[in-house]
Amino acid sequence: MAKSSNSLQTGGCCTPTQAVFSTSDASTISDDFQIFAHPVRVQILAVLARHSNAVCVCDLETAVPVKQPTVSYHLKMLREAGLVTAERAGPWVYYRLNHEQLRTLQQRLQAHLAMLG
Amino acid sequence: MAKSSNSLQTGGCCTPTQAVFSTSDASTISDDFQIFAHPVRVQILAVLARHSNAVCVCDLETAVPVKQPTVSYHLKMLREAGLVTAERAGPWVYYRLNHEQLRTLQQRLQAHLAMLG
DNA sequence: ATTACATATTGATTTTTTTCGATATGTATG
DNA sequence: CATACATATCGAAAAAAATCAATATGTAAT
Repeated sequence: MAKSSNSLQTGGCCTPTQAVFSTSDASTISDDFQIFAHPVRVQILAVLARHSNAVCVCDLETAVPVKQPTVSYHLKMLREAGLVTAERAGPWVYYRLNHEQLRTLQQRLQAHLAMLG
Repeated sequence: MAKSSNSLQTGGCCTPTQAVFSTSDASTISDDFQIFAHPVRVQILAVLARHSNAVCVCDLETAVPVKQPTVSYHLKMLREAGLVTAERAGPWVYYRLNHEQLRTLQQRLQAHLAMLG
């Protein structure tokens, strides 16, 4: 009897397993998780979530352990992911969560996690 | 009137914002997401989830676009995260999802996502 | 015990991500 | 328009993560 992929066997190896996701699809999924995979981004998102309205960049800077250009770098990533929006008010730029996009992303992540069992 | 962190202001900047998470706590959270932040790990987990029982490493190798040592590297990460368990059967090693740990991790991730709004 | 095979580990390299000084851009004020 | 300040971008460097050839380890069969 040939090896089944559903149980430990004494027979032979291998029964080549087909990928569930293409590498491209898997990358799309991992990119979704990647957004949350850095402590500074986690901190920024948490501050934005706590303050129901917009938060000035200069205020965000005090909440994270990196310098201003690095804050800008992470804010850009979050913007490009659609998770936050920026609006200028005079010399300052205020960021806020994009709740709609956040919900969409949450649903994708939850769907993926649910798919795992 | 001093700038409030809840609205756009013409007054002054800044009202230093307090971090919601310490860097250490934020790192713990980002590490949880980091596990899913690579396409090969996404692919491996998906294969393990699809096959209700254990899957041989040699079968996993056919489902991902990297060489055997790299598969071992990612499997080690997943093992260290407690997401999978390995058991040897003769010359082969069979991996399976640790559903209990997966559920725990899912709950932590969902809690973080829910906290964002 | 020698051979063959499956997987893990090591060590070096490559790739990706993060960081920040320097500088550019935009805005307001005197 | 010169100055001051807030934020973004650039460019180089550092740090972290991923990759794989070579090799080690473990197993089974002859």
